[in-house]
Amino acid sequence: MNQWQGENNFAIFKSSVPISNQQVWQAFYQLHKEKIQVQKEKVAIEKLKTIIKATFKLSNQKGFSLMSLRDLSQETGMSMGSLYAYIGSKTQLAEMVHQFLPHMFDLCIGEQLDHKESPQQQLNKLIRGHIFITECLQPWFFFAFMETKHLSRSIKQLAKDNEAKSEILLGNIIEQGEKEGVFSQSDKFLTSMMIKSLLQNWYVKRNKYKQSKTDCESYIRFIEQVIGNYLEKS
Amino acid sequence: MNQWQGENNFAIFKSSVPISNQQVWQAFYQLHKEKIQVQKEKVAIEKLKTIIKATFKLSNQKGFSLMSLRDLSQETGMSMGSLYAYIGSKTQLAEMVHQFLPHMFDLCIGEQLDHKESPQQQLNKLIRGHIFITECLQPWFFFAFMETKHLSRSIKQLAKDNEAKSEILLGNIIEQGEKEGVFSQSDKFLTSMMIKSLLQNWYVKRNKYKQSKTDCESYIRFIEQVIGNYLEKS
DNA sequence: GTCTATATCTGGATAGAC
DNA sequence: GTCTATCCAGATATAGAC
Repeated sequence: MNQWQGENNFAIFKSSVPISNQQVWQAFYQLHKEKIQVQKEKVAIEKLKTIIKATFKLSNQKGFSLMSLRDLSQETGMSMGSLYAYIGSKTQLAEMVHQFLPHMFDLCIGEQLDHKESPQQQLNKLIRGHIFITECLQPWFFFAFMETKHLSRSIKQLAKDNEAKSEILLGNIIEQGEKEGVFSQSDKFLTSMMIKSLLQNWYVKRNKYKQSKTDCESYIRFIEQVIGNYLEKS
Repeated sequence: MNQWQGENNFAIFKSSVPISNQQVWQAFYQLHKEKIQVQKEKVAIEKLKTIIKATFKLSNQKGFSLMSLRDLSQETGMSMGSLYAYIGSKTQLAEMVHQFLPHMFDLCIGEQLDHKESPQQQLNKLIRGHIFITECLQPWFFFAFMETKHLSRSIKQLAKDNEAKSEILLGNIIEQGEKEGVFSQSDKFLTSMMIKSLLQNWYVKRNKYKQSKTDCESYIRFIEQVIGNYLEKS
């Protein structure tokens, strides 16, 4: 039985993975500890929080490359010198965010999949996991999606690998379902692409969904219905 | 009967709207004529073509705001001075591309919809039109999608209006189908969003579709099948 | 740990010769 | 119509006082 099903799915998810506000920033700090000059953990976490939030806000307005560090300095209320005690360089600032996401992803979803479950359950679980985690970290994922051009080659590669991984995962589940006879024949590539695009849409067009008062549970049910209608044998 | 159906859909589309290479650049020149200092039409069109293509290439690599006009000068083989005889300013260069798209859209799709056709036909026609036009102008749409942050307020508004328009169009068709009893009850907002996201995916993830050798006809059929399964009463 | 002041460079933009 | 040379605002980044 899917541990996240029932009326309180999202609540259960949040309480079963380390994704509270505090845990997120703690994890972010831990991941980048050695690059940060400031030693006091409590101070560092607080300032990082300020910096990243301001970065999201400004990038959202004018894009990361048009955001100057003077802008950032003003928005955070910190001086240029202070900023550099945390971020190393502007490029590194972007990369820190990018690197954090696969890290959180592994932490919250990576290990939870169980190949003994039915393909439908696996698929639903994967979809739910994706939506839930991007719901919790929406500004992070949005930033990563929009600002991919600023990455070093190695980090770009990392991002590509991660994307490929999730496509293969999807493809495998669909294939398994087909073999077991619970899914009808379909184009696995196109189907995976569609699912991914629906998942991305949730955090890319977040504002629109908010405006229309669609919550993530409704969105998940919608996806499951569409995919179900398409994949499941009638 | 849908004029674009049959085995040669895409070919027929291309021959029935002004979207040949020459016609596109001609239209682009006409739209921006008065902003361009160079008087000789033939020269102007040729150079604009060079400039825009180079802009797409470089923006693709590093993003528009990280592309310097010196980069652009090198890539086009033109001097800075020359560039400015065509583009006015870097910002205007981006805006010229953005403004062109609704223009082409109206030219190629705007007037073709016919409310007397069945909802299914209208929907298919709209989907086909979208895919076909974005197939012909893929780098343009990709650029516009990725580089929205550089626009003046007025042009941003224009883009938003256009998006809203296409959502309303979709919503209306779905609603009509529901009233006529050919579509089952559905969430019109979520359904429109899904269709739009599938349409966007075609030009945003173009490389992936190319790699997997999916042509636009297969993609259209896939979309129609998914939407059909979901919307049409069984 | 944080600030101010500053070094250094790169970008957009233009003037004026050809 | 195109090029070269140049202006100058604004960017990243750092040094050193507090």
